[in-house]
Amino acid sequence: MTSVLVIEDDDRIRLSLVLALEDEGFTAQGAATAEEGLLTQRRSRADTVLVDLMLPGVDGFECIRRLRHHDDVPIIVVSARDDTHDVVAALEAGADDYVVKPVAVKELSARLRALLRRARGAVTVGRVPALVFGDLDIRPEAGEVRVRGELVNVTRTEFRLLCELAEHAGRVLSREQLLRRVWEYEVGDERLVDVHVGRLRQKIEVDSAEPRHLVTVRGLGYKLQR
Amino acid sequence: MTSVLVIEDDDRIRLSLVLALEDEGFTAQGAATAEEGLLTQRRSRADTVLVDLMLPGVDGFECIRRLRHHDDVPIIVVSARDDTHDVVAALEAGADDYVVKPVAVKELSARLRALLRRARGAVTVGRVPALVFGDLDIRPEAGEVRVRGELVNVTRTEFRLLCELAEHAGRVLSREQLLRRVWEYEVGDERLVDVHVGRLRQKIEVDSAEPRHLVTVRGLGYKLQR
DNA sequence: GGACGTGTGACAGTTGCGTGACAAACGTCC
DNA sequence: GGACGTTTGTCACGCAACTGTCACACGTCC
Repeated sequence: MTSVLVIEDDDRIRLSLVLALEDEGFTAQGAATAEEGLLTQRRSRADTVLVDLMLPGVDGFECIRRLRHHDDVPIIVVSARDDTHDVVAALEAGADDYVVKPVAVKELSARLRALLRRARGAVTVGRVPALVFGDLDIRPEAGEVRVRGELVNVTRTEFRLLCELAEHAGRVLSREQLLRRVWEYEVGDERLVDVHVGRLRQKIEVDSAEPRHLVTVRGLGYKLQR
Repeated sequence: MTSVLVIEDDDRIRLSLVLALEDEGFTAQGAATAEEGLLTQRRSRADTVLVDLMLPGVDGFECIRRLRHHDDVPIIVVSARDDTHDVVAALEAGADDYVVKPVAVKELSARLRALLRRARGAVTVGRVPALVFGDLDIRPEAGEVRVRGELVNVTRTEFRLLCELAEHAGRVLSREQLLRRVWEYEVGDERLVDVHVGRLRQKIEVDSAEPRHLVTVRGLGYKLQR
């Protein structure tokens, strides 16, 4: 759930924004002044902040600067004034976007989502981290398996099997579970798993008779040792 | 220096935008249609893209989608239509911001800078500064490929294929992904990819039977070795 | 010892991939 | 507009790798 902090002095507007954003699926809370907003944000970090420019006391520009001082939180200015100077000043103070009141909630919500997508960029780009188990190194996105840095040639089925075990490293997976997850068989000969485990061991274990990674749990199945 | 690509069909507006952005300190170039813009962006990666929504042929929404398909480049829509539905649709298609014409260049410039601040902060990983892989040297902006400094004559399709693989170097791309990204086919014969990979190998590999750059990952696809 | 669970080598059927041949499409030059 | 070379996509063949099955060997537990 994504949270939004609305800093806006007009009670009516603030309340309706909070309610509308909640309808859009955000968690929203309001603050009537810059001071209150800054305090709230410091205590309970919202994921995004909407801020009005015309605030009593500390104004919107200063509010943005102070928010930025602590935090890289995405900020959208919601202002009544449609003036290039204000837009430029707000963006330069550190805001990410500037919309003019009245604004459709759908648009605000879309802008929030676009901004979050960008701000979380690193997350959505989604580098798959390598799965490392001692000298065993599995790189799903590269389709690679390395043992002591040495590239090992595993087949697709072996690779899937290894990934499946790696995803649940340390836990025993039964032959039946593996058959379903790796082969997508609902029923089938469970010995098939044994054969592939054996082949995989020959490739990734130093001594396949004494497996250190891919171990058998008698009567239950196999697991990849953490 | 930050570069901007302006995709806009109206010659007068496009030209004035390009000139104005250059005054603001950007490097700008224009494209009159979505197709031209997409091609330009693929060849010489601009840091940001401005796109009009009302384009002849492939429209702005589709253009955004196709840009996003390849690239995480920041996109600002510059449209004549001030309509919530358009804003929402454009942002959902993958745009980062939406401004309504006529727009002050100062504001556009401030929005570009705000967006770049955000985009660069988040995604520093994704950039590939130079596409050099051992003795293989790809220069997208020059449209040339060199092996050991020697210029190699690759066709357009081969070049695109190579760039696509280079962009995701070290990661396996499936035939399906390549078909979509290089050929923009939604469905098609995946063997087509094989043939082009084969032809490319003959040109860039010392021994095409033992590829050192463009390697096959059996059952998964192809990747360009880092 | 017998039942059970597991490891492994052999084998045949299947699949995936590389490649050469060919024709259509494209671009260029006269 | 026609002739030529280049590029592109389709097809079919054959090899090599992979897969699943089976049988047998071995160890463990009752």
